[in-house]
Amino acid sequence: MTVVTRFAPSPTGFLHIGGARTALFNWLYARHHGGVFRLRIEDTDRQRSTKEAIEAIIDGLKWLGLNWDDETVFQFARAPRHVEVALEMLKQGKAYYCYCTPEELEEMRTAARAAGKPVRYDGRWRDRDPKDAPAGIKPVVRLKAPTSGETVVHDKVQGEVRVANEQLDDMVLLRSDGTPTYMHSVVVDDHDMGITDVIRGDDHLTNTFRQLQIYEAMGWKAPSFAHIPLIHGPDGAKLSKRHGALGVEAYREMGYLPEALRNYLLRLGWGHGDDEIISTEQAIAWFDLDGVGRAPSRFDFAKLDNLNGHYLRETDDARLAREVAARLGVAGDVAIEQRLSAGMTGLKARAKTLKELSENARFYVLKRPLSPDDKARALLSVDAAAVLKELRGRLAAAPSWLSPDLESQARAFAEAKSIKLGQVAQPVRAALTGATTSPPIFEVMQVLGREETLGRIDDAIAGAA
RNA sequence: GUCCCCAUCGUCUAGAGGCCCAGGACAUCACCCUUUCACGGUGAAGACACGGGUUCGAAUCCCGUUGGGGACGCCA
Repeated sequence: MTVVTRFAPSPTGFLHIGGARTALFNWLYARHHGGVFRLRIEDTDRQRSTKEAIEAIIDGLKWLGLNWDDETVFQFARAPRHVEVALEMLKQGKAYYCYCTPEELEEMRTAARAAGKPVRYDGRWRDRDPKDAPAGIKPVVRLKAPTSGETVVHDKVQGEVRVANEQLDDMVLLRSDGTPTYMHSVVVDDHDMGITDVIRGDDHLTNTFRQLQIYEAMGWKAPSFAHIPLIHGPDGAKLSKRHGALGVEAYREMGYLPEALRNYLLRLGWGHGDDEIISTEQAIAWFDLDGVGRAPSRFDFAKLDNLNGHYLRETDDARLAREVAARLGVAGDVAIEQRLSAGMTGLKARAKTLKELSENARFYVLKRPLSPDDKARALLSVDAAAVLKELRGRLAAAPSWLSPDLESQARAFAEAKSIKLGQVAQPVRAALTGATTSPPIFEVMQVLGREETLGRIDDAIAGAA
């Protein structure tokens, strides 16, 4: 049987990092088994669902490279089918009308909690004659769930988990306004969409027992389940939207590469021996649910940074130059993009994110004259200016403008003057970049070209005090 | 309160009874490389939550304790 997985976010916010990982695992599992990965937008909460959120989720998935198959299913549009199934259950005696008021239910809960009993609906309308229905109250439809025995989930990550049916109550299938509840819609949709494997956050584990009872009542074959642990924040507290969890677009803005985020998310809660850098091809070949751990893991930016740095260094210079140009507001400037691309070798070893890379690259984009920062200014003393002036003459006459040749020139110059190379290189760095740290300075000279280099040195000499 | 799940270095993990006085990666520290800062290289420090069992032998199995997490809605 072909594997069919799905990612089913509710569009009430952005695609947060936990959701992204759930989507990744579903995608990987489907691709690994040559199956189908589907997307279902659970937009049944009309109050909180927004068009912006739907777009953010779709953009996020696309950015991460998690392509889905078949058409996207919108849950709200399927409400009539959900109602139809609930009515069928009613007809078969698998469900019943309940006329309890919210106040009654609240009393029940308070009493149960006080008595140390499980908090659940007591089933008071379960076998009552509908003729007893109080006038003017619209009923909900509840599942007639088994009252004895136990329900068992054979979970691919959590193992066999069982719960006594007394712990579960008769859940609401249809609200008093006739709309289906989430719990019910999910089951009908997963069944109708032919989902074979439900992979989701383990906050849904206990929901699974109830959902299983719906499958049971309808005589449907249940999919297999895999509940993956949630991601926690660095402090161990849960990483939820309420606690500042970020959407993937925030990671994008911070300058993380999708391939780095994918690799990071994969390794969070999943392992394949000692492998750390895992390409998408390898991930598809290796991914399996039994490699998924059962304990929640903490999100660690330091490791993400490290991974991102690695992928940054592997990324094509031209692509990086375009990203940087866009971030520095000079997108489309061909000359500048070429300069950035040429400077990428030295630049990309020094950055963890595109944001950092862009900041470090800014000096390549700046127009003369530069405004050196305080530390650079301190380097540009009158003495240093004298050194620069002499060096400038030598450079102006240099037969080659290639980095190794420029370095030879500078070394010969330093030697002739009996000073250390650093005493030459640092003022040049300050002059060319306006900072005290930068890529190798002779590489910078080559990338900047003779004219720009000499111009910046002249500016520095003129500005020295 | 009731039920369910979890527990190896600071973090992510390897480990499915002897290969483990526990391996890798990130982070940290030191050294090397070096014109700066990085990258890279070498090395150091760093964990089986606790207590009982079972066994010739336990990080691995069982029980309990403690500590985390999740669920208990006419939200999803």
